[in-house]
Amino acid sequence: MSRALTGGTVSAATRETVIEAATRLNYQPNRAARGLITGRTANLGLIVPDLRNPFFADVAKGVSARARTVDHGVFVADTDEDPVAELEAVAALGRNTDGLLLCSPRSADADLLAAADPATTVLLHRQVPGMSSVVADVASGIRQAVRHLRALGHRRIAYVHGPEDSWAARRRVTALAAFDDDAELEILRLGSVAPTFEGGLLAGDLVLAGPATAVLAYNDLVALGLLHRLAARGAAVPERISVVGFDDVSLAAMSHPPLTSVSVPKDRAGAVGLDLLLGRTGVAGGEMTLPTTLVVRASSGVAPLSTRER
Amino acid sequence: MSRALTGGTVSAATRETVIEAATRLNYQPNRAARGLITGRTANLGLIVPDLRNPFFADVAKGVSARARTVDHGVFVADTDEDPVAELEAVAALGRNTDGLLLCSPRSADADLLAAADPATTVLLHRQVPGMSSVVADVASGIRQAVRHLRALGHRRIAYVHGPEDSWAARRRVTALAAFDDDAELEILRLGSVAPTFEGGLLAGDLVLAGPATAVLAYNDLVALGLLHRLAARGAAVPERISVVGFDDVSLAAMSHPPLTSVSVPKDRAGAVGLDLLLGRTGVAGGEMTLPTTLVVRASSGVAPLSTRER
DNA sequence: CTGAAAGCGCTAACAT
DNA sequence: ATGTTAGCGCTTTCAG
Repeated sequence: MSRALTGGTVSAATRETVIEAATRLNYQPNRAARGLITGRTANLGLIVPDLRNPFFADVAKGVSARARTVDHGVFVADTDEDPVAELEAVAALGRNTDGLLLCSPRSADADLLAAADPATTVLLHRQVPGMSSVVADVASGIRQAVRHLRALGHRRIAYVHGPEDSWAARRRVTALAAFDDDAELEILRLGSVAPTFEGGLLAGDLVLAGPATAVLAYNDLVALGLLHRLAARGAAVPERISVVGFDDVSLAAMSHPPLTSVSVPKDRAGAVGLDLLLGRTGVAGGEMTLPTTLVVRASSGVAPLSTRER
Repeated sequence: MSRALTGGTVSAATRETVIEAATRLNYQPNRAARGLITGRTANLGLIVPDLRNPFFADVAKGVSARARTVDHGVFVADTDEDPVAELEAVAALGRNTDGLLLCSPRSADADLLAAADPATTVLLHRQVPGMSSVVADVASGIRQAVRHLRALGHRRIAYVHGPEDSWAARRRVTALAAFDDDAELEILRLGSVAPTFEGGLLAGDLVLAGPATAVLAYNDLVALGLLHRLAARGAAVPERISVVGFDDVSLAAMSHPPLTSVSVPKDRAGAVGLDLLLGRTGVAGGEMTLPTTLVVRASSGVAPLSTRER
């Protein structure tokens, strides 16, 4: 009898008897059958471009941990950075879950709106008008990073841009524009590179070709590539040039030198997104912004004396 | 009518009509309902100790990619290195899937045997008698690493041991024993450390306290910690001391210097495990071993002259 | 070859 | 408060 276990109106005695029998027989209701009638599966879908990217691994970990506490299963789909696979995954998972957590840096707003049901989808680290989302306060992070560098005496700061089609990358650029009218500062926007270690390698030479004494990288992977290339070219970090990353993935603390980086709450974003999806939060269908913090490590230091204004 | 779509006996004309209507209405069968009657869900479970660990992220990626090609869903559970959570996950996922892919470095053989149904479970990077498994050829990897170092003139090689209770760690030690009667070589087995960057930091000092000119680390994370600590202590790598990692995670190529490491096919293990689970391979219910390869990078070099026998 | 009916395991609504 | 029935969406069996 389902009532005793589900919490219907039964006498205490009956419930006890039933529960006793259930535990003895190790009975567990079949979720599929239950879902068929209740319409809810107690399963969620998480779609990420690349699990190998520590950023998304962290997000997945946050989602998985929170899901366990609310007794939900999580389907994970890795789309391998392929927008087509992404839309397919949305369609496939959307049908068999109660909701979707979607990390989609690249797809167009319209595609997302067309493929995903806004009522049962929460975007992670991405905003699209009309859809729920959880993002980090990128603008604040950028501000903290730039102010940190300015305080260290840097006057020319290079920014290594991420993929043109990435929402996060555009976000960074917008935030950077706040410093356009800062007469003390010159932000040198370098070309866009892949958001990877290899992209950072490439960017290293770009940085050294210019007058910048500090670089702000699109993300930590790029920053790591920068560190690598700068070392190979004999440019001391941070003596000759300071490097600041973004995301604060676990690698940041392991690099040489350890990387100053803007910390974004990756796993928390996953957990909060899940809560939003399950409606356990006040911010109904809304956009949620999580704070960012600059973590100062050894890759940023005072600007070389010669470049500082007297 | 289900027959037309599932492949029953229908006339070509009927099938065409049905399919046309189905596509027009964007009809997709409800998997839960289908599973209720067929007994198969087309869903798999993957259980890992920590998604943040790049090793398991790679495995998950391999599983996810292969699952997509065979049109199966994947439940992912991150147990946060907690054996209790692991057994719970096995119980929870086992019930609602067609099979389980299980990465369980720590749990005891008996616990695994008791919790998981051997008929529907494949162990990844772990062997337990009586259960199907996919592992890497650790012994070969260890041999390649040691021979590489010996060829470079190293005579005293330290080994940084992983967690005592880890199957993989025990595996490494067993493989290392093959060199016990090599008169030319002395393997110095250092104490066991956590399989993390921090563990490697700790091990760095242990290594420097001994006479070894080369270190073989339990895994790449430990090797990275070693690199970090050795640099901090002023020991040049590889001039003063060579470092070799294990697993060849993507970080290995990004370290400074890039890490020589034993490459194990992580994503392939996931894919092969999935095939084994679905019975699409000849090795029925068996144990499968995948090859390992040493990838030589800059962290290993010839032994310091003074230590070499003439 | 096609239509109809049974039933997978469960919960909801309706009786008692 | 408890027993009973219908039916979630599908596949399978059994008739026709």
